[in-house]
Order: sequence, then C-alpha cells, then structure tokens
Amino acid sequence: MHIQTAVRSRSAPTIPLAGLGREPVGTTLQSIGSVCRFGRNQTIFSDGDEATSSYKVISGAVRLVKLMPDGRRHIAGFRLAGDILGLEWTREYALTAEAVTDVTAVRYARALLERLEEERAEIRTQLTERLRSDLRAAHDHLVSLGCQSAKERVASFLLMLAHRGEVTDGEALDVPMGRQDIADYLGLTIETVCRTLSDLKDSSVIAIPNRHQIVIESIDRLESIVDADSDP
Amino acid sequence: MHIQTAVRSRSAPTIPLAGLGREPVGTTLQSIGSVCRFGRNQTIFSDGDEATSSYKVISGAVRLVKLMPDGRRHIAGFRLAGDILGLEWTREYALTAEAVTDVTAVRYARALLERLEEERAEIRTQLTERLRSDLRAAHDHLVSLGCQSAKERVASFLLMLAHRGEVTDGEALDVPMGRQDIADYLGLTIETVCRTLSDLKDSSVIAIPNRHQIVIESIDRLESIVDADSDP
DNA sequence: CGACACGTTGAGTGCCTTCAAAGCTCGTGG
DNA sequence: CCACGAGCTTTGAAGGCACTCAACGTGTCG
Repeated sequence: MHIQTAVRSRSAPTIPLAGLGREPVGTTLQSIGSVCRFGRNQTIFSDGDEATSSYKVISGAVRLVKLMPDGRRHIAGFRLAGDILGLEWTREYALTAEAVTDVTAVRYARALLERLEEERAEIRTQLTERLRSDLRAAHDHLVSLGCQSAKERVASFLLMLAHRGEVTDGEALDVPMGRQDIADYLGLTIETVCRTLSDLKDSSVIAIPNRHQIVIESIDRLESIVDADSDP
Repeated sequence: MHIQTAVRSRSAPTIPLAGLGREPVGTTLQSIGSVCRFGRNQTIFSDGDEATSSYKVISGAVRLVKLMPDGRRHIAGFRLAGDILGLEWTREYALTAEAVTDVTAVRYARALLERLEEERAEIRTQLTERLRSDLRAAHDHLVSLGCQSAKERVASFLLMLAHRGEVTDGEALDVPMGRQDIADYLGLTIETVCRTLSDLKDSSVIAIPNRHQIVIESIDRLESIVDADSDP
C-alpha cells in the first residue's frame, strides 16, 4: 500500500463526495496523531462509546453503521482515504465505525483537537466546514432514500464513487465494500442491488470485471438514469 | 427519529425533532435580529439563493424542502417555535424553507452571526452543537427511511412530535403540517400516510379529532410499533 | 351555500422483497 | 497442486407492501 501523502504536488487527491473537506487539516495534524491499523471487519469505535478520538483514514475504507435493536442495519456513509471520522459527536459516538477493508488511519485525541480548535481560527473553520459538508451529504442521501427508485439509487451510488475516485468513462472503479454494504447504504436488499447492477451491465452502461471493480462505460447514461428514470 | 434511539438510550435532554437546540442562543441574539412574518406557504428562502440570513422561529412551523428537477419533493425536516434555520450553509442555501403555517421569526444577518462567532466562544459552541444535533437528526431520519416500514415511520413521526410538544397519553398533539408534507418527510405517499393513520385510529392507538390534531391514546403501543413491527 | 383544497377510502398493479438454490472466489489443508 | 468449504454474489420464482389511479368525504372560506 502506498501511503498517499497528501503532499503530492498539485492535483490534490481531492475527496469531493460524501466527503469531508480537503487535505489541509491532515497536513497540519499529521504530526500530532498516531498511526494505527485495523483489520477487515474490525470495529474502530462503537455506537455509545465515549468519543475520545477522531481518525483520518490513510488507506482502506470504513463504513459508518447504525445497528437497530432487531438486527436491521443501516449504513450512514463510507469514509475513504483522506476522510475524517469521529468529528461529529460530542460525548459519545452515535454510530459504529467498522473497517470494510484493512485500514490504516491516524488517530487524534479529541481533547487535543478541541484545544487546537480553540486556539486556531483556521482549524475551527475547517472542522466546521466538514460538519456542514457532512450535513449536506446526509441531506442528499435522504433525498435518495426518500424518493429515488432502486435503479436511480444504484446509479447515484456509482456516480458518487466515480467522483470520489476521479474516474471517468472506461476506467475501472474501486468498489471496496461488499454488496450487502451497498444495499444497507441505499436502503435496498442485496438481491435488488445485484439485479440492478446486472441490468446496468446488460444495458452496457457498466462492466463488472470482478466483484470489487466496476467499469463505467457511459457516465452520461448513468447520469440520465439519475436525472429521470426513463429508459427501460 | 427516530426517537427510538433518542428516547430510550440515555437521559440526555436530547432534542427529539429534526431539532436544533432550544432557547439559549435565542435569548442572547434576540436583540440583534429583526422580527419578520411569513404567510402560509410563503417561501422564506430558496435552494441556491445566497445565504445572507439565518432565522429563529418564534411561532408557526417551517418545512425544509428539497425539490427535484422532475417535481418530486423531499422534506428534510420541520422547524417549530424555538428552532433555528439557515445555519447549515455557507455560501448558498442548499434547501428551500417554506412556511407551513403563518410564521413569525427573527432574522439574523449571517455576517453578524459570523462575527459574533469569532468573538465569543460560547456562541461558537452553541452553534456547533446545533450543527451536530442536525447531523444526528439527519442520521436518525436516514435510518427511518432506510429500514422502517410505513407503519414504523408514521409511529416514529408521531412520537417525535409528541416529544417536541411535551405531550403524553391522552393529550392532543398539534400537527401543523398537512398529510402531503408528512408523506414527503417520511418518503411515503399521502395515501399510505392516511391509511396508516386510519389503521392506528382503528386500533385505538390514536384518535384524530381533526386534521391538525392527533391524540395519542397509548404512547407505549406506539413505541412498541417502532421497536419491532410485529403485528399485522 | 357552494366551491375548492385537502383528506380518506377502494381497487388493482408493480416494484421490491422474501425465500430458495446455484455459481463464484479465495483461503486452507491434504 | 488440487480438492474442499465458507463466504459472498448472482439468478429465479412467488408474494406482499406500498404505489397509482380514481372516486368519495370533509372542512374551510368566500
């Protein structure tokens, strides 16, 4: 795994979607955090735990899970390289964070972050901006669950991944999470997600070389599916 | 909201509704804002407009709407007396705010709020806390849309209103918004909302004296519907 | 009182889910 | 190296929940 140091010359490995802000915080904070690793499916922190740390993902993917008492599960979002998690809570975490793949992250003590926030206005601004960004993402997600069909939701999801990965037509897209994770994120069943992906494949909108990669054959057609579910 | 989580877990005076916090900010800010009024269905601000003001609702109800290009509509939340709206955006509003009923509110210039935020740590803390609260509410709402049945969603919604209004068994609950608004908030159709309410009425869980009031006959039974949708 | 908006109820359909089984992939051990 | 098995994914068939379309009721305001 090449550690993606944000310091690369120009083209910041921007993380637009679902996304918290950009890189600047990281470069500043890298020095005051400690690197840690999590294995696949390992829990990073749990809903209800005292919120003592925030994390910045260096590599791998994390899912933010809300588990219902009766076993149903909802995924509020995914965090990929460059994203931060654990900022959104005060006393205790309100979600569980689990490693989707092996994950490398930097851990920051909340107390430290809070002090930094007090002292430095630009840090404050950045963290608040991340919070706002999260809220916008949640609202978009709500619209998706509230009034999109299965096909539209899956298309939206792929477009989101494509934007995040800066991938366009013909390029392979990394899909680190499993089908069940996608289903729980989109409020669908795993079978519906599979069937929808198969449909898109049969319509030559996408190709599926293997379970963790998807090639987008036509971004335009994907977008037209989201804009208005028209074609059969 | 699903409530459920907010309610049963700990005793924190959690803000049940889509809710921003309560009064503290208002009392401080009342002096620097100007009172304004909006008629039923009037737009307070629109998605895409430059975000120049925030508002605190004094009386009435506001809905936060996201309108899709094809006419579909989603309601991200409601704001009632004591709530604040318009804090969550930086440059432009990302949602449209409309008066559900006649509304009286206090308008605050964003520029002023931002300056205050710079200068006074306690204001900053309060505003950030509201942002976090909004995010938690959005996450609860996501769970609702993502994995609850129609009956569970409606029950959750009623419980949310009941908590907000500090209403319990046997008391009449104000329901300022229309059925269509409820439907768009819950990701259902108006017919499904009606039918579900009628079911609850037939099961004597609630009574419906008139379209804008609902009496909760048994909070316990409502809660048991949310906890696990068992009975048909 | 009449008109209009909103709400409620009914019948039928369709999308997604549920239940079931087969295919794939990858790690493990013989 | 290949067989085996577990976990995940895909496909198929049947059913149900919520949606659509349509008509009827109810409240509210001129």
